[in-house]
Amino acid sequence: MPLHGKTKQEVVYAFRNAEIMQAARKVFAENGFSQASVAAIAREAGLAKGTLYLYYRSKSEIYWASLRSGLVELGREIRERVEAADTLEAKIRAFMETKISYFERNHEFFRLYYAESSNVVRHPAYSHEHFEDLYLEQLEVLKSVLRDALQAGAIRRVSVDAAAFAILDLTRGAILHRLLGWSKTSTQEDVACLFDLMWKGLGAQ
Amino acid sequence: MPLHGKTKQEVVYAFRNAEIMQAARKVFAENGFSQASVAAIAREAGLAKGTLYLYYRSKSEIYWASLRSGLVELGREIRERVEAADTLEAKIRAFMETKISYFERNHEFFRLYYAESSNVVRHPAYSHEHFEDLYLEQLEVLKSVLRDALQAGAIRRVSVDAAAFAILDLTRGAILHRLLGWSKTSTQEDVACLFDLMWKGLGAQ
Amino acid sequence: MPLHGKTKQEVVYAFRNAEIMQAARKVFAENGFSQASVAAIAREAGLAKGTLYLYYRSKSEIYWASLRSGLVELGREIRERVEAADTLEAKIRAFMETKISYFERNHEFFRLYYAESSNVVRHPAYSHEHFEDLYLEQLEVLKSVLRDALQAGAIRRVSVDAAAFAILDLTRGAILHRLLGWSKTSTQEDVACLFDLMWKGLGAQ
Amino acid sequence: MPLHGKTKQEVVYAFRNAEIMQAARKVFAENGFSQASVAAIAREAGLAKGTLYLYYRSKSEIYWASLRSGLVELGREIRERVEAADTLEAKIRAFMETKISYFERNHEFFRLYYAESSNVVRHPAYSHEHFEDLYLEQLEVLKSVLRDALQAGAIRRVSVDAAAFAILDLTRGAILHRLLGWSKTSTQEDVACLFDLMWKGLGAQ
DNA sequence: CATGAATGAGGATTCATTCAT
DNA sequence: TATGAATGAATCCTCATTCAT
Repeated sequence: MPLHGKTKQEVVYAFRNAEIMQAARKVFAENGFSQASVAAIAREAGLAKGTLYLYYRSKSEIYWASLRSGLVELGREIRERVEAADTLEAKIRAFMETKISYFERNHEFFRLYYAESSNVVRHPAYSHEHFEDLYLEQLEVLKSVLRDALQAGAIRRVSVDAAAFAILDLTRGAILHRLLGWSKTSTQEDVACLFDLMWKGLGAQ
Repeated sequence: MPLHGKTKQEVVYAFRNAEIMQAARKVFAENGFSQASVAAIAREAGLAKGTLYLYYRSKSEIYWASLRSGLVELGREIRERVEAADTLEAKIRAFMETKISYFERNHEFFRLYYAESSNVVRHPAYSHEHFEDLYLEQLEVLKSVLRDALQAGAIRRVSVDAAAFAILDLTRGAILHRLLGWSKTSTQEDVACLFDLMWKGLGAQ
Repeated sequence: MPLHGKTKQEVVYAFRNAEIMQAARKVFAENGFSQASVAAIAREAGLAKGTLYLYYRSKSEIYWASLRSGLVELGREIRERVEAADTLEAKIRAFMETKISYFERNHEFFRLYYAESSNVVRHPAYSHEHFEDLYLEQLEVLKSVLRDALQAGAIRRVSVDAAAFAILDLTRGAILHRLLGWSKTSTQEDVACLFDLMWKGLGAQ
Repeated sequence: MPLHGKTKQEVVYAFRNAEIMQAARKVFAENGFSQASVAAIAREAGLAKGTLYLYYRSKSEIYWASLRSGLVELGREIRERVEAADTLEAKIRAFMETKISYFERNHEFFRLYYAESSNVVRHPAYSHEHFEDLYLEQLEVLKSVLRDALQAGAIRRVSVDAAAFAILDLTRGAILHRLLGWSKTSTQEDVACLFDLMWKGLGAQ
């Protein structure tokens, strides 16, 4: 008897799927795509190898799904938080904070995400086909805010593209340094410091 | 018959080794560590598989050596150019320019370097053991310049660590965007733009 | 409520079983035993995989049953038609005609039958255990006719066994050539030609 | 130092290859293509699994090569023996004798050959692509003899195709019956009996 | 009875590494 | 020293069979 529009089977399916995604994220994060074995993912998920193939057609498909599922969630958080912020300054700060915070809460996903970003360099076309849409969405949110800031005269005349990339790079760097334990200050302080650098760099008055 | 303090054997050895390094860099850059095969490296170097094992004990060793050899060269260039610059501003600009320029001239090495940077996240200890020294050396050059700038009052009071990392991150981003063809401006313009952002961000007077 | 001595359950069971046999024949014919999958048979039969195991204990059992069911039907046709023929000549002709005609009407079963005949070579004991009785029955019909012909002096003194095997081999060959499209003449002509060859070879007066 | 135009390496290679072919023939004959495992072939050949892949690219390739190598040898024997025979009668007899004799000496190859012949029914195009040439060559030898016999008036007016197929079918049947132990007479007697049947059937005067 | 999700043994293929020549 | 044939461990994926629902 369906509850909340979902049959029991669908609930079980969704649950198993979530387990697989979590296991995949862990194993891929620790070993990278090539070194990760399907057997390890199955073990981590507490399932038999064959079962994984009922949910995904191949190791690759598991990989991309585990990446996308995290990106989708991250994208949603960013959109919500940026929209909720009221000033331009707050929006940019929200973008950085949300991203850093999300990765703080999902270390394994960050490793996965970060590793894949290096594959982008290797096979731009191939890699991008799988989540260019999600990546561009994040980028667009940021560029939209920057364009508004530019029009409002809140920042000096800089290339919106360059500024957006700079923010992404600095954010990623901050997350990485925290993950590696190179940063001894709090997340708040890190964000504050970086934002300050950016904001001054952008020549806000 | 020793020549310049080197026997003929040593010269041949060094030459072969350079060939292997070049081949390894190419193959690893194109395929990543796991997907790269020793056979492909041997083919690229024009040697037999077995011969590689006379020079290196394992695939891993070839990998680390190929990374180090590039890093050593890059480190030397940076040191020379930064030392040659006379003002603080010129030194920081030289750092960024040299790094970007080196990677422009060695695309394949950048891919290798960039991919490995993601492994650092995976196995910090393991990965770092192989080139922490080289990485720290670069970082130290930068921090040293920044410390001088700070003392001279050329920049406002910011964390030297944070500033150094920010410069590294922005530089890496610039190289990446160029490599992916996302940047349509010239290298000079990119450097100028980024340096401007940093310099203003650092509150230089 | 029994009808014609059969309960409704028995009728359903028999119907399902016939569906399975038909599906099995098709799938095994197209793919051979090893390449055929239980899933494909189930799909073809419009049943769930598990259901097949309520009717048969294993893939092998389905296979042998599908072979036997065809052989039984073929055997019955041969017996009837041979008995109905009145002269010795007509009986031998009827044997060849019936067999060729049956396989013309059941291409898939022929493939199955033909493929299995090669397994006989591989595992004579194993394979034969499953339908030696049916095979020998056909052979006996033929040998019986030939023995009568021999006694009546209608054919010259040849080994009955050899003659029977020869007829079987030629018949099978004819079917095969037709199936492969190597024969452009009509079934009737093929039978006539072969029978003629045999009949003359047997030295009928 | 090359001997007989072959280097030592080439001799070793040819020897290893022959071992693989022999092992493959045995394993494929006993198990059929699907049930045969590469591991079993390697074990039988006294080699490691990986070594097989230095000689052949896949299990399929090993299979077709093992079939072809036997067919080539058989074809050569047939051609030589048929050419050596001086009368039409002797030529047809030589064809049958050679084929039966070859398979008597190579039971395993016959199983392989016979099993594959059933695949021809399944995938005519695919299967034939691999040895249609060799098969047609044998057929052509036979048809050529029959055409000569027809022109010389040694046999009555029958379809050369039909007669050739009949001879092939009878020959194959004879081999099969001997292999299965159904024939208690000597090879010579079998050939004599079959030839007699054919010769009379063909209306030779 | 019927289902189909779950299982896990089995098999083809790859490739880093060794070692006899 | 240089070679490359040989090795065999490792891994992805398939599929016959079971069993809880």
